[in-house]
Amino acid sequence: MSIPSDLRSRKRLATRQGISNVATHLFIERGFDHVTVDEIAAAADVGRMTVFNYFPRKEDMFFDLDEAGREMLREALRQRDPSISLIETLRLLAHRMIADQSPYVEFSARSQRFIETIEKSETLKARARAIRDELAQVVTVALSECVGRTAADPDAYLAAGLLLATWTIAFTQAHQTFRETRNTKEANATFLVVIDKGSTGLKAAMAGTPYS
Amino acid sequence: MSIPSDLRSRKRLATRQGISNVATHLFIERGFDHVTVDEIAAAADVGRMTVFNYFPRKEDMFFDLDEAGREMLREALRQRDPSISLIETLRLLAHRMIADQSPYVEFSARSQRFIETIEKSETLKARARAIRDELAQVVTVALSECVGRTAADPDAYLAAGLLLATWTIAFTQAHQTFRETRNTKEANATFLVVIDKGSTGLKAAMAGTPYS
DNA sequence: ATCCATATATATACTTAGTACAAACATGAA
DNA sequence: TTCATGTTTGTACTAAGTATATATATGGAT
Repeated sequence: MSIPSDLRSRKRLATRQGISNVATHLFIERGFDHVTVDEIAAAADVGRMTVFNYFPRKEDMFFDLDEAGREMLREALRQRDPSISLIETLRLLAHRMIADQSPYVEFSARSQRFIETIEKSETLKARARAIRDELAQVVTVALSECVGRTAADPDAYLAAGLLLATWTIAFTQAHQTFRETRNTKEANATFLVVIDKGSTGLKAAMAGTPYS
Repeated sequence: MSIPSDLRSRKRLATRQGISNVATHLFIERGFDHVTVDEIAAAADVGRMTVFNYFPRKEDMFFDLDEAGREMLREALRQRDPSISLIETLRLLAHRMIADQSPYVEFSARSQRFIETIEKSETLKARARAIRDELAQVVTVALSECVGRTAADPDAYLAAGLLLATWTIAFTQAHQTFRETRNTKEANATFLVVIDKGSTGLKAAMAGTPYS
């Protein structure tokens, strides 16, 4: 997160950010499938190969927060208060993210355009699903570690799967609320209501396991 | 499911099946990404364009049961006994599918190769996720209809999401059991154990809604 | 049987994402 | 200044998928 000192790294980061910004802007403007990599390269004033150098796949320019999100989740679970249950820890994380206006749970006109751009493209939807599955993996491993079990603990799989499903639905519902009301506060409320409802259910569902 | 009478339809079906069989065989043999559409066309003794005529995407040759699976689910929910709860209905469906040796819940050396082929290819994994999401949509709509609510019922979304997550994990766990034991009966048992455990949890999670 | 409308199959030519490789260029340290 | 290394870019390629036109087979008509 800190800005690196040497020129090389700063330039590198600037180039990367430049490409990502230009690309994301074009994708939102005209739709992912109607923008070619050549156009992005031209608009970012960079060679075509430079684009692929930073972003192996076209989709990666759009989902650039990706790895940062996984790391955030891992950190939250690593630094948790052991006296609070895991599902409760993640419920509280959701509340904190809303309070802190985390970009991962933003419900605004801007994020609305972002989501709509995804919905209009099969490729972007596919990548979004892949990211979700990767998150489920991260949560599975993190949960297993938290209770000191092997990484292949079946209960952890189930807990993580149900957790991710809950978050996804909370996210979707909150966006629908925003679409209907154009009101960020209401959307935030919807998000937390679904998270709370889901968490209560999950505690019941995982009763008898260390995750509850 | 019935074989159509006129020659045209029969030929059509035969061509389609031929392409799908040849392609699936090649994919399993050499890996999805190491087989080109040209090779498939040559092996199936048809023109390249004929392949794309039947299967818009390369992946579709591999996932050919796709729509039939959605229809089966819809039917099961449509013809349910209204005195039995929805989650319970689906739990019983799982048990019946295992008893009937449905190809959708097969755990054998053959299905093992099928799954491994998917795991080795990002493209196939992406399509598998898409199919899962489409199933979640089908279940959401079907659940909503069963309790006579609008299609956008938030509880139905949550129930369907949790249900699909449970089934996915049951499927994955059962396959892992098969990989370890090479024993179909044990894998079947694992599948049903996870389904039962998940269903019990889901009933608790959805308590207070019509889906429980 | 012959002929025609329609369905199916295929050829050609194209666009675009992504890869392999090599050459040009910039940076920072000696 | 000079050199090793990191970064950028050009060229050439593969393969999926699309558009369009053409050839061929089918089933029903006379």
